Amino acid sequence: MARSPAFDRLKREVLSVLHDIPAGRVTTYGAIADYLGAGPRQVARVLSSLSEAESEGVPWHRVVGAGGSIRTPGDRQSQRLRREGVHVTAGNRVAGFGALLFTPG
DNA sequence: AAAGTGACTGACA
DNA sequence: GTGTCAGCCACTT
Repeated sequence: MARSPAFDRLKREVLSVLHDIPAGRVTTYGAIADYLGAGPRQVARVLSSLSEAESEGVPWHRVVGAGGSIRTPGDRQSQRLRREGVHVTAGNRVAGFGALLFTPG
C-alpha cells in the first residue's frame, strides 16, 4: 500500500518500465534503478509490495539480480520465466543472461 | 532516536 | 567457485 506520493510515483514508473520488457527477455534491478534515477533497493521494494492481484498483470518476473541471478524467495519467478521460454538453471540463474538482458531507455 | 533488516550491487579475499 | 564488507535507502522495532 502506498504510504507516500513518492512511492506511488516510483511504483508507477517501475511498472511502466516492466511493461516495455519483451517476453522472453529480462532486466535487472540496477538497470531499472539507473534508468529511473533511483536505488536498486527501492526498485526491489516496489516489486516486493505487489499484491497477488497486481502480479497477475505485471511481468515482475522479468526482473532479476545482477548477473542474471534470481533473488526472489520461492520458485515462482523461475517458473514464470520458463513459461516464457527463458531457461533457468538449477542454481537459479538465467541461462544466456547477456543475450537476454533488456536495457530500458 | 538508534539499531536491525532486506526481491541490491560491486569490490575484494 | 564461495564468503565478507561497505555503500545504499526506506521501513520496522
